[in-house]
Amino acid sequence: MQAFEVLGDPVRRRVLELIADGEVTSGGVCAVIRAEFGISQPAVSQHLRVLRDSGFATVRAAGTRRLYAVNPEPLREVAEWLDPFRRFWAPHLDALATELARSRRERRLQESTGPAGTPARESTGPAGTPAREGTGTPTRGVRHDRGH
Amino acid sequence: MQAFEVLGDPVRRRVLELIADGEVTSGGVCAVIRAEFGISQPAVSQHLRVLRDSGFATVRAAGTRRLYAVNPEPLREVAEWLDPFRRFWAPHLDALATELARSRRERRLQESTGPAGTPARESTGPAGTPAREGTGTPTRGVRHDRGH
DNA sequence: CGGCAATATAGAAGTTGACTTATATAAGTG
DNA sequence: CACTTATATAAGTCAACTTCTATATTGCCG
Repeated sequence: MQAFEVLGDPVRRRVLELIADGEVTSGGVCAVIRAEFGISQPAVSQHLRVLRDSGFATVRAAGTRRLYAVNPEPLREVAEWLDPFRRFWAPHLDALATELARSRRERRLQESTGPAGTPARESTGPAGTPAREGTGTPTRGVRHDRGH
Repeated sequence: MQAFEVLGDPVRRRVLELIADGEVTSGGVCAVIRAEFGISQPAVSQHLRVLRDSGFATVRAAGTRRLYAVNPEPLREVAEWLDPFRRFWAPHLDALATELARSRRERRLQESTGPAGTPARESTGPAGTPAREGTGTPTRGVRHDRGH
């Protein structure tokens, strides 16, 4: 299941919120979700499975308990897809963030190698085309990999 | 249809990318999507409808054409839900962003009202619980508003 | 070991959502 | 005005997702 689809479910989003501050047992998650959404334990377990399989969560066994934690990678990809649109609501901050990134990069470079000329940048600035790959366009040309 | 669900569909994400740089006609969008996903014109039209209805896109009539453009608001909400998780992959930048946000907010306050004590903030800082409302928990206690 | 507690899996059922084809609406064009 | 172009809507089909109940698995404990 694809990242955005995984987040399409409110229960799964809530689960991610619940495990965001650190490991939580399946039972812990289950208790809250059952209270808030009124669904059964197996239902919660399935959602946890989806989160596992899609890489949003990691599990660790502790006796008979399962400790779930967030795996940020897929969330990062989602956030990255969103990034080019940020200029719509935060045009200033976007420029500032770019500036921050630039200065940090330069600092890093100064620490390691000697200062060099601006190396082919990836045009981080605003007003750029938001077109992305990865989370974006799915296997162009191939059809019917979609929910039919 | 909820924001995250809307973005769950790859076609709709692609459409948003296509109209991100400015108005595009239905036909323009359609041509690209048909080429990339191999679906029919009505199918594309339906996706455009979903984007309209969910507030992700706006339309403007121009003769027989319909010009679509991005409406950033829902995207912003999605990005906001994601924000608390940013600390996972960008712990430094997050602190800086918070700082930037704070100073901008204070500047705004100074311009409008007189400077007042910190008004009940929503704990923007990192390490805070990512629990949110709005895009987050949906109508707690109410059940079976979910895809069954 | 027997039994309980914590989770996960299996199979069945209902609903939703994304297509498709056919058709309606409305604006240009000769 | 007839015709074509540009989009949207309607109705029907089909697969997938979510949930439930029932059951399996695995570790803990007396």
